Amino acid sequence: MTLPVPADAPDPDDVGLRERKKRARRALLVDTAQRLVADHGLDAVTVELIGAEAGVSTRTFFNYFESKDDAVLGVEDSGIDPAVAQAFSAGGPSGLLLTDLQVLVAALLQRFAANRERTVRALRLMEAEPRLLQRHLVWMDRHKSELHALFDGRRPVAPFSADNELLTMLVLTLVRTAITAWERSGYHGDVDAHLSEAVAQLIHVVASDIAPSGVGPSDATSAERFHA
Amino acid sequence: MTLPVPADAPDPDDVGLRERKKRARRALLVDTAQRLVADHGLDAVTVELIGAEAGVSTRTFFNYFESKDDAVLGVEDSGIDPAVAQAFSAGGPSGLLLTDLQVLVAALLQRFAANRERTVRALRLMEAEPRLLQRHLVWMDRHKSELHALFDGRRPVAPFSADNELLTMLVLTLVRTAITAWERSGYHGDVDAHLSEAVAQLIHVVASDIAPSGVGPSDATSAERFHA
DNA sequence: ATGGAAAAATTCATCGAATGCAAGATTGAT
DNA sequence: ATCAATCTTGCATTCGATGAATTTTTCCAT
Repeated sequence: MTLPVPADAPDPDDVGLRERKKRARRALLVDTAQRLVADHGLDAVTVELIGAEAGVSTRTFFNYFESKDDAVLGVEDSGIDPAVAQAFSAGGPSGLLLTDLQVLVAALLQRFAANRERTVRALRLMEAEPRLLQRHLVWMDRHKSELHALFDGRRPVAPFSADNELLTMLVLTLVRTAITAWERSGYHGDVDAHLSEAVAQLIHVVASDIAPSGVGPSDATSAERFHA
Repeated sequence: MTLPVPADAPDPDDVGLRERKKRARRALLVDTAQRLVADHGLDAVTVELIGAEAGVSTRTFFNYFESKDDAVLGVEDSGIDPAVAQAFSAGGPSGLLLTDLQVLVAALLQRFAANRERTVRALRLMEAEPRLLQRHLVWMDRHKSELHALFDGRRPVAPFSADNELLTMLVLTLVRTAITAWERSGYHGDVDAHLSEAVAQLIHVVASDIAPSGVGPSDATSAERFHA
């Protein structure tokens, strides 16, 4: 008996005509939506209009996106890079929780900004249309269980006391801070640069409370709070 | 010339019939909405139904709330306690940023859980209806400018380097972590107890990265990272 | 290539949230 | 009692979103 290929091989790089058309259409819809919204504002642009402009029925639009806002943001449901996820769950790569969280977030941002132009356009629209910002948080919510699984995987290997919820929010904090900083820089360079800055700021906020007056490393307050 | 009372005295405790009715109706709508949603689920309950059950027209419902979800959560647009806000802006009360943030969040939670029963019901519904969770984040968004103003006020008095965005997200992190922990405890005791725990966890996450091997307060790594 | 299975697009109907407007009712001050 | 301000309501409408049934397109085996 020859090894049968699993009935539904989920080949990610399926380059059948079907898949190609689907991707092209999706991209077209995102571009169309972004252009229209940039010109006329989020509320003035109806799904019907986007569809018409892209030569697609309204109903089909909703086969591609869960909502109008999703289309405008061009949400791609890319999970976390499996390699990075694996490393994190195994207690790596550095063994230091915050440091490894940073790596995780870097991987997230990597995928998030996969298509730089589209991402920048989406972020610009987010500045103008605060309602879209909220979708950004929803996006995090979708990955919540994925993140929780990672935290639960790592806990036995490299124990830590923080709740999943706190770590998830911390991830979100880093993502948003990095992105905001990137925005402010006029989208110069890479997002990652701003991520390090975000982590540094976080450390600084906490550290300045632990060791206040710049007293230095031997301040007892640190130990007190740390081991309290 | 006698001192004329300002035309529109914004008496917060206006006990005219009008104001009393308004509050009663609002409360009734929230209670009705929560009861119905608890029984039949968020999507099965229409605004029309809530209105009918409360003896109020659909149109009036939307005079009280911006959305169905707002009614279910019973959102009260209570800002931050002015006294606490003032203290924070002035660089207090402790002068330590994180500590003072905790005070700020405590004040927020205080108002958030002003009506304990209603709040608990809202949180229970949030557990069952993830969509409501997102409103929770929108709520934060509404207060964002308020928070940013506080940060900007404090900055010159007691300088710090963190971005407004990061601090805002940190506030949100503490709020959510505290509330989640409160939920897990079966809503025992006060929310504030869990807030301290949330802060402790945050410190621990960062501190364990700064001073890894549990070496203690005199570890040089702390200073290195801190002053880098 | 060709016929048939699978997938995707379209049409059509429908629901419900949300808003604007104008007319009617209630409350508050004089 | 009166008049203005405020609140409620009914009505019409727009638009986002979903479900079901039908037609079109792509794919694959022969």
